[in-house]
This record gives sequence, structure tokens and C-alpha cells, in this order.
Amino acid sequence: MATGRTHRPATRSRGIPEATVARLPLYLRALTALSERSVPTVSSEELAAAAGVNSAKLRKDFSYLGSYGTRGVGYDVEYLVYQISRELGLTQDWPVVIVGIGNLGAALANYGGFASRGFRVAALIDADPAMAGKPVAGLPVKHTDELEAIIEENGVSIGVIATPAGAAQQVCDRLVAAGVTSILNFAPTVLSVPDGVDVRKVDLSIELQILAFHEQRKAGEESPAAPAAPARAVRGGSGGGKGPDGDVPAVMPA
Amino acid sequence: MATGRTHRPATRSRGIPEATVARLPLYLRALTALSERSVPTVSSEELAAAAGVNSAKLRKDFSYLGSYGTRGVGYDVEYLVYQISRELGLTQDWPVVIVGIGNLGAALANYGGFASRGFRVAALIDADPAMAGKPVAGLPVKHTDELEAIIEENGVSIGVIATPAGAAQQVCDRLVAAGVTSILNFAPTVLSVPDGVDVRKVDLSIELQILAFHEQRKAGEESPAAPAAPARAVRGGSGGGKGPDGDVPAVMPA
DNA sequence: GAGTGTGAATAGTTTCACAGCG
DNA sequence: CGCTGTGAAACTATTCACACTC
Repeated sequence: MATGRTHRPATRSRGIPEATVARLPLYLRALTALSERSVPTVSSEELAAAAGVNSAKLRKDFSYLGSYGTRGVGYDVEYLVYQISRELGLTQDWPVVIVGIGNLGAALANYGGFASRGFRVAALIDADPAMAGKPVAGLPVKHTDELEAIIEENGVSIGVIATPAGAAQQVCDRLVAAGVTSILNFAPTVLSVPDGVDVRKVDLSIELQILAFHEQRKAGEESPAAPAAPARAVRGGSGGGKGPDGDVPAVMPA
Repeated sequence: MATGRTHRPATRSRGIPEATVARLPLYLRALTALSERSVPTVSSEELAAAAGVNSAKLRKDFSYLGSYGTRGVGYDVEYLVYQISRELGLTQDWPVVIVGIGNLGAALANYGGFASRGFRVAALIDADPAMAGKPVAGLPVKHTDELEAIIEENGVSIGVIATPAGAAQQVCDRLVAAGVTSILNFAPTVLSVPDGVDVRKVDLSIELQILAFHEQRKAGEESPAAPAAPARAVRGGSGGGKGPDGDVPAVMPA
């Protein structure tokens, strides 16, 4: 079971490149802010700055959606908000379930941005019977037993997994079996899902490690040379004390 | 002041492609699991399956690090764990601060993966004086006033922002001014930082919107369903006709 | 004049396929 | 043989630069 199919087949996306899709929410957020300030139009330059991208990219992105701008003027804010919302499928309502109501699950349940745009928390689900019935973010927590029924009754197609790593695959399997076809995974595990199911992963420790990599490089820039040569591989002398998982072995390059 | 410099200049990364760097933590996790089961060697095929990528990609990735495998055999698990850890900078200890101890901040503070690999929570910081002193995940919450002192004393170079969106830029500015050069941002805002500072963003609502996009496409494949009718996307004055290739119905009333 | 829309150029990433080593 | 390491090919994404429209 563990070694199932995992990679996304990079769905053709109706011609809209995946990289563009990933930026549309960013544009939408910037546009919504403008809309709230009643700004009628924006140039690609202004909007790009607000979204943190460059204007050429933004214009190219929008060109995949259609010709929604006006030359010499810019884009109509309200109109673009609508077009992007529609493109992203936010003009409809997506019921989601959150499974695993620990610290993180509770945080997600309370997150305002959840409800704001097209998403509605249909249920909070936890395996701990002691949690059942307790209200979190105004919703009573349901027990895992009810998972399938909840998904069916609410027509849920998006599930959020916020369980410990050990439970994630099992929860995932049940979600998928019950009809969920999109999963947002916060557990630090690689999930195996059948074709046709999308998984997106949010992984704190991966992000930190990427930062550490760049951070290390910054530090290394100042001092000259010393390329690798991991002479001091040994660390922490003993195997005791720290290190719940594998210690770093004192292996040296031959 | 809001419109500062934002885009990352795609640092040269000592020859290791960014896409590869982003996968190293994934490999590391899979390798650590193997290491715990005392598996001595893995083939690229096996490891790739465990990490959820394909083997050609994995081999190419590893080739940027050096020739760490043995032809006909595979990779030595312990050795690779060490090499990747070193490459990612995890053989040293990175003190981090978490700013904003709400639901999410608390969840992050409690997250085990934080401490496990090279990262150490140096302090939890919150603007609410009522939080000050309260223990969260075994650490007393500090008030924002102490931010600069904490960063300096602990040599913190990585900061995690888990505040509400409104406070994020301000917190970011203070972190950067105090010497932080890598930021992991959970607030739904685009942060402006000076050159040389890395920002990574984790954004729940963006991930959900990307899922919704694909979900919508799946649904659309089956039925030629009509797109939802836009409520009130009234298109402002100019002209009336949507220009040239406007095959898209500007705004169709219900 | 101002600013979009887009082909063409460039850069980055993934996949292929196979030579070569253990 | 089996499996790594890697050039070359294919694909994807970003940037440039300018024709074209309002």
C-alpha cells in the first residue's frame, strides 16, 4: 500500500500553465484589496507590485485567461476579480472537511481565510472520542466513524489532513474511498493516492530546511574557500541524550 | 513604503538547482525512515518511490551533490543522510523565533518536526501582553518588546511569522532590522524585504484555491455544464463592446 | 502617450536512454 | 548483469521587447 501511485500527472489544465494557476490566488488577493478600497482600475505594473511578481509575468498570466485589459488604461478591478474567481472555481461553494483537530487542525478551523472565499468547513473530524461533540471554531467535532457519512451527505470533494504522520495515509485512503478527490496534506508524509486525486502538501519542516540551505550559503559567502571537506563529521560524541532519530554517522568521503 | 523590493533574485545556489534543493528534504525524510529500520542501502528506484518522485529525477538530483552511489548496488543510506544533511545545513543548529502565538503559532511551537532536525525554537513572541509569561509548548511567551534583544542574544537568523496579516509586514521589518535573513511567512500577505533576505510563504488559502481549480476542471470534464451566472460584475462604462477576441461573454446577466 | 498582449529569446526542469562502472 | 551517472532531447516557465490599441 505504501508504494502506490503518487506523482501528479500534471493535468493539462485547459491550457493554463500550472505556474500561472498557482499565481492566480495571489492576484485575486491583491485585487480584492483594491476592490475594497474602491480602486476602479490597475495597471499590470501596480498589480504586479502588489502581488509580488513582475509585470511581464502578470500580463503573460492574464493572457492565458483572455484579453481582459484595456490598452493604455489597465485592468478593471471588479471585472478581473470576477474572472479570476470564476477561473479558480470560487464562484461555487466548496465544502471541506478537516481531519485531525489537534493544535493545527484547530488553527485551520479558526482561520478566517477559509470561509471567506468559496470554502466552507463542512465538518471537523477527530479520532479521539474525547473530542467528539466539543465545539471548535463554532463547530462540534465529529468522530472518525462518521467520516464517510459526512462526506457523502455534504458532497465534500476537498479534504484537509491535519493528523499526525502515522495516521495520514489511512485517513487519506478513507477520504478517497468516500469520494474526496482533492487533498491538502499537512502531515509530513508522502501520500499515495489513485490517479485522478490531487494532493497538495504543506510541510513546515521542508520549508525550514530550504531556508536553512540558503542561509548556510549566505554565511559561506563571506569566508573564502573551504569547499566541503567534512572533516568534522562526528558530532555529539555519544549516542545517548539527544537524537530521537538517526544520528548523523561519522562517515567520511573516501 | 509598502512597495519595497520583493522578488527573490533566484540566488545561484552554488550550482544546485532550486528545484533540486526543494526535494532534498523529501529524500532526507525517506532516508531517515530507512535508517531507522536499519536498511543499509537503497536503489534510486526504491528511494524515489518512498519520496514520491521518479528515479531519473532523483538520480539527476543526487548528481548535483556528487557521486555518492555505487553502480550495481545503490546508495548507502547512512552516508546519504549525512551528505544531504550537510548540504542542507542541518549539521548545524538553527535557532528560530516564532512570532504570533495564536492558534497557529502554538501549533507550530508544538510541532515535533521543528526541533527534530537542526532547528531549535529559541523563543515564542507575541504582541499581547496577556500572553507574556504563559508557557506554550514548554516555553514562556515573550512580549514583542523583547524581539530585538532575543534575536541578538540567540543569534537568530530564521524567523517564523504567524501573526494576523495586518501585523506581518511590521513584524517582518523588525525581524529584518534585527538581523534575521530568512523568513517563513504564514500570514496571507506579500512581504517586502530587502535584497539578501529570503522569504518563503505558506498559504492555506492559496493551496485550497489551486485545488479548487483542478476540482472544477474534473467536474467540468463530465458534463458540458453552463458556467455560473455572475451576480453583479457590472462592467464599467467604456465602450460597451468587449473588444477584439473577446469570445468571453463580458458579463452575462442571469 | 500609456499600457496591454504576445511572439521570440532565454532560462530552468524533467525525462530519456544509454555508456560505463562495480 | 544491475544500477548509477549523465549528456542530449523535450518540455515548461520566465523575460524581453515591441507592435498595436485606446
